[in-house]
Amino acid sequence: MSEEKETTPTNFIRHIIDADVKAGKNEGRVATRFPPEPNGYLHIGHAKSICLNFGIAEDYQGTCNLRFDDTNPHKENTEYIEAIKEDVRWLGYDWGQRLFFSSDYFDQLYGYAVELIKAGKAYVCDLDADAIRAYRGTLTEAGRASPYRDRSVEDNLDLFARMKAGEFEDGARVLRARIDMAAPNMNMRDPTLFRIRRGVVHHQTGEAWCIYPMYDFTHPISDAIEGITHSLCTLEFEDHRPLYDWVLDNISIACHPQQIEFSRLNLEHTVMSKRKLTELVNDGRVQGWDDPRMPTLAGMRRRGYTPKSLRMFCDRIGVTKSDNVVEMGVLEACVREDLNDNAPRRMAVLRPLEVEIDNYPEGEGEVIEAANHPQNEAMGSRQLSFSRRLYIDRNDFREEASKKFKRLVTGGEVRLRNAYVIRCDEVIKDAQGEIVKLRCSYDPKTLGAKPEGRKVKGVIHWVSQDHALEAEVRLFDRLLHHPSPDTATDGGGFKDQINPESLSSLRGCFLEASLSGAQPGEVFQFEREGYFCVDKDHSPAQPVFNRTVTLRDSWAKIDPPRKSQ
RNA sequence: UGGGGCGUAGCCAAGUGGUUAAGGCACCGGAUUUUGAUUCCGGCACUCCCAGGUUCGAAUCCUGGCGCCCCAGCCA
Repeated sequence: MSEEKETTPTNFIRHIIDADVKAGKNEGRVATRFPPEPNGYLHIGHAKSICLNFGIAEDYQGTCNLRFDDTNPHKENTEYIEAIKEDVRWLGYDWGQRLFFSSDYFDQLYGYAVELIKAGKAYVCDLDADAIRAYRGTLTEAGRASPYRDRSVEDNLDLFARMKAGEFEDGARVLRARIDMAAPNMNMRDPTLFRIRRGVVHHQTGEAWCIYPMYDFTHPISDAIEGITHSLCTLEFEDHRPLYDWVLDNISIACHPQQIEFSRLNLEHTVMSKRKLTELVNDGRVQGWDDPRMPTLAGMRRRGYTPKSLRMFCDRIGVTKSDNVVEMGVLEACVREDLNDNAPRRMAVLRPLEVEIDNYPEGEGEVIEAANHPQNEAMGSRQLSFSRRLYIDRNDFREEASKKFKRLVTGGEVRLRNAYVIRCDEVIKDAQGEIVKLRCSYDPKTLGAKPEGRKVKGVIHWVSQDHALEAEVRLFDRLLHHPSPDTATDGGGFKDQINPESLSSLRGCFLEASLSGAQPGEVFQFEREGYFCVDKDHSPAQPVFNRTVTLRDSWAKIDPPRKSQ
């Protein structure tokens, strides 16, 4: 019952902020922002950024804005906006009144572009996309000046106004910064600032605009307008920082946030790019953004991951600038830790094997009180029905086995969890030799008491046949075979790595009756099996549970599961 | 010598010239256990990419290598 909340470990960004606060920079104020583009669902990598930005705001008595970076109406929509808001809230963060859109600043962005033009620092370029690319040069050769680079301020002002007025077709012209075509940093070779997108309806601004600003122009200005002090982003934007600074240094805005870059999260056996996740969804390789195998927050929520476990994970992985691939084990340890404390215990038999207790009176039964948590009495108890006919798990019986196998064997005894010790007297098989039923006997003196004169090592779970609820239980495995599918050397892309057995659905599972009122989202520990949550497909008539994660299983190391699932 | 970044255990990660080189995950023992769970206790880097150098003293400073990542969208 770990009540102590984990304190967020420090990192290089916090060191920088500490120094800034101490030096009185920004009057000691700290303001961050989380700036998703609404073109997909949030994933665990975004959670890292959310926890960083909102976490810093909390710890420094600062603020963190939620800002939708919505400058590309082509790819964005309101479904994503709503999903992102829900995910941030679910993770446990509150942006209060500080919800913004880059599109809120379109007028100002246009105005700053005009400033740049007037200062001779931006120009309208008539080159098409291919030509711009050709003029840009390569990584090792300088670019050449566009023929339109030296247009007069008047012409540029006129043309830019007409771009805005919708006089030109998509792609006909762009507004470019006038910086340095020979810069070793490609981002400084006269980057595009505005492009024409006519006839698209923007989810926020409708048809008000037919020119849209680019990220490199929008982001620094949006940050500055909001008074952000520390603009945290991932490493691939490091090369953009000179441009971020250039924009703010060349317009009439006083605020100049500091951009600091950290490395993105990579998780073993999954992919973290929105493009690839979108592909999985669109190709039907998964059942949607909230498929429990997806590393999306929606998927993980459906799978049974808790907000606390994700926050704990983000604390544990740290924030640095080094490339990293985090093992799934870290994530799993986080959910187990949270759920071990907080998930009520239940019994469920996933691969049922019939047991009949011959010396238990036919037609009778009893009710047994069982604790909801072995270490936490405050979690109360529930009632279990015991009777002559039970189910146990097929994996908990072997006709013969070595001493290491502590479960039920022919002629051997085992403890039924919360109930009696039983002995297996006879194994009944069908014509194919398949075990269909076990005839057992029980020791009536072993309810809540140790058996006399012998030791019974094993404990297995069970449910009463007459009282059980039939259910579907879904088990999940890694989505992709390779630990880092992006760097898999063999063959093509990450899709070659897809694990066709990542989802297995077990039907005809039996649950203890107390689970009948379970609601979607509720999480339980099915003893000896793992943590399971009620799926959104669930109904009382057709229960569906998802396995969030198994329990740690040291037996599996001794006796590795043989494709048995 | 195109530019930018990174290199501490199997994985993540502290460390900022003097510490026995934190911590977590994983792993390996062992104790307790009506969950092979939990909990507890113990182990797990004579060495920090490599090679030189500076220094009484280097993971930390200097020099030279090596390896990996990012950048040539009118995406973000």
